[in-house]
This record gives sequence, structure tokens and C-alpha cells, in this order.
Amino acid sequence: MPIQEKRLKQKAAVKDSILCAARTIVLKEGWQAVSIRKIAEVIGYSLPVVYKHFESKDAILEEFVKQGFELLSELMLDTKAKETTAEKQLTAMALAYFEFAFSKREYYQMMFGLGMPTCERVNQINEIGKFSSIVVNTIQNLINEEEVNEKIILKFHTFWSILHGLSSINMVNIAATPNEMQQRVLLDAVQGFIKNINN
Amino acid sequence: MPIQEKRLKQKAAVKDSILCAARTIVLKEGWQAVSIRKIAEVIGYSLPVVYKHFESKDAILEEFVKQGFELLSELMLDTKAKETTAEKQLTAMALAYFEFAFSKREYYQMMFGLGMPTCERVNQINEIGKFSSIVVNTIQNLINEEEVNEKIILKFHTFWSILHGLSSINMVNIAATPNEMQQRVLLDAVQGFIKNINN
DNA sequence: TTTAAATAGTTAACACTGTTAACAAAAGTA
DNA sequence: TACTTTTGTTAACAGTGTTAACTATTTAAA
Repeated sequence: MPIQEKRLKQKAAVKDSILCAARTIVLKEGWQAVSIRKIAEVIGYSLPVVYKHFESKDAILEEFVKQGFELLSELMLDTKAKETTAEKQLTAMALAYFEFAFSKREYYQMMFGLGMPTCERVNQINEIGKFSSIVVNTIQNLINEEEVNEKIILKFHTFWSILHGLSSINMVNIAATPNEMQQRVLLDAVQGFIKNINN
Repeated sequence: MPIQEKRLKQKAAVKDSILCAARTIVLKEGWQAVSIRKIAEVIGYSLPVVYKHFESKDAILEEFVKQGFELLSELMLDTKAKETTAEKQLTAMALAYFEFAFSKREYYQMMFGLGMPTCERVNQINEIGKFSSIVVNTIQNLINEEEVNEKIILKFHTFWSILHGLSSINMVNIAATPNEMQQRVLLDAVQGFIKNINN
């Protein structure tokens, strides 16, 4: 049945164009400026067509959260691959994470935008799990323990918290610290983390 | 001129009632549910009266950010006063900060709500400075250096990042880690921070 | 090939939102 | 009493998310 197949293909194409339009608006005007009417206009369809593909506006934004974690996961993998020791890997990943938070700022803000209605559903987003497992894996190598036990999860949460805290505080508090210093703060924190990892 | 004085007093009272109404809505329905019409209804005035006291909705929300940092600053001071050594003080403050982020969740989300239009103005909010100086002061005692130099600022940023990162990640990722564990993660990070403070 | 069903797409409306202009009423001043 | 300032109002503008009702168009069945 190439008829149904063609239909599904076209349907997916429209869905893609919706996300593409949304992304364009997000990058140009910020994610607060995203409106379904604007999206409809960009894709050249009327308003309710968007609702044929996404249950709500939040569903569209949630898609971005997924994409964001997907991008972040890939970045972590690529960065990790470029280094050999676990310590160097983790440090490089931290820097890459930090850089991601700013260069892909629109994504990052969606991924951690507090007050977003996605908060409850965020546990079901398995892209987060992907990211987590990559980092957990690296930490595991650093500790030299075989099983993923409670301690490693604890260390992972600590590590992630340091990264996210630094990113978001610098995001809110723009230019509160000079740019050269931001990296030093990050390295300071990460090095402290690594040194204390076996306590 | 007790006439003008009375006027100013009443004006301040209305302004207060606006903030009070807003706070009620925030605590009951979350800060996304705050609308000027709702506020107007609660205070018993018509809509444009609100605009006589606040330039915009954002200005009202910004007031909350200030109040939040004010509350946080007080909490930090009180917590600090209950301990004697700088190390204990800092640890207690970290726990108190963490607890604040959750018990006063609505405030905290406003204070760090990314994507809020207040981001640019946030530097001008001197309540943040108050909070900063309290923590900086404690860290200073821990390092035993007299002047507030770059290193101390760096350490402060690291410390704050750890706290905020932990708070907000746990906020988004509700119940991803069991509650008992959250405190252990925090203590783990803070102890690592303190141990490394002279490096 | 004609008819019935499913799908794609439309317009129009509902119930909201922030914000502001135009106007009325009350209070203070001369 | 007449004038000005302040206080408060209604009504509207432009926008939002969402949905109901309707119309073509295309597909499947008779």
C-alpha cells in the first residue's frame, strides 16, 4: 500500500516542518515568542492543522526538550571519545557541557525551564536517561568500580549539579563574573569533585 | 501636610495589597497563573489601578524576586548565627539553602526562572548582592584571608553553583533520587568544596 | 462509475491574556 | 463656588491557546 505510506510520509513531513518553524522562532525571538499562530503561518497551514500533529503547545516545547538532551548526549559522547583517561574525559565533558549551555542557550533554557508544565512528565523523557548513562559511565571508570551502585549515582548527581548550577547562575547573572573567570570556576569545581571522588 | 502623607500611606497600602494578592495566587496556583485581572479582582479594584502601581506584570514578578532574595538573605544570617566555626556555618547554610529552595519553591522558581524577562535587570537587584556578601563573608572566614580577592569570589561562585545546581536539578527531576539521598549528595558536594578550598 | 466513508483543511468562535486610551467621579486647592 | 489634580472606571486593541462546526478532497466500497 504505497498510498498509506505516502500519507504517513507527508504527515511526518508536516510534523517536521512544525518543529522546524518552532525552532526558527525560538532561535530568533526566544521560546516565549513561540505561538501556534506563528507556526501555522510559517508552515502555510491554518491553525488547527498544528493540533492535528501536536496535542498542545506544551507538547511541541517538550519535543525540544527531547531534542536538546539528544544533542547534549551526542556532544558528551563525541567529547568523551577525544580523550583517553577518565579524568581528562570528565573535565572535557564538563567544559563541553558548559559551552553547550551557552551556545545552545535556547535549548538549554527549555530543558531546565522551571515553571514549565513539563516538569511532571520530565521523568518519562528517556533522552535524559541517555545523557545520564553516558556521564555515569565515565564516572564509573574514574572510580574503578564495576557495578553502578548508589555511590556512583550520588557522584553523578553531584557532578551534574555543579555543571548545571554554574551554567544557570551565569545565565541569570550575566557578566557578573568576567568571561575568563567562568571557566576557572568550572575547572575549580570539577577538579575539587574529581579529587574527592574516592571519599 | 498630613493629607499628602495619608495619600502616600494609602497608596503604599494598595501596592502592598497587590503584592499580597499576587503572592496568594502564586502560592495557590503557581506563578504562571498570576494575571493582572485576577489581582484586580482580589484587591477589589478595576484593572488599570494595578498599572498605577506597577509598570507591568513583570515589575510585579520582579518584586517577588527581590522578596525572595531578601528572605534567603535573612535565612542565611540566622543559620550562620547558630554555628560557631566557619565550616559548620557553611555546611548549615548549604542545608538551609537547599531547604529554602523546596519549602519556598514558588519564590525560588521566580528567582531563577530562566526565560523570564527580568534576566537583564537582574544585575540591578541589590538583594542578590546582600545574599552574596553574606556567603562571601563566611567563605572568607574559612580561607582566613583578609581582603575579598578574586579567589574568594571564585569560591563563592563555585559554592553557589553547587547549591543551585542541586536544588534545581532535583526540582525538575522530582523523585529521581530518594529524599534521604538528596541531602547526602549535598553534603558530599559541600564537603568536597570545603576540603578543596585552599587549593 | 457512482456512492459512502474517511481524511485534510478551513473559518469562526470562546475564553483568556497584557496593555492602554478615553472618560467620569471624587477630592483638594484657590 | 470654580478649577485642577488625583482616582477610578469602562471599553477597546492586539494577542494568546484551544475547539467546535463546517467544507472540500481524496480514498475505499457498491
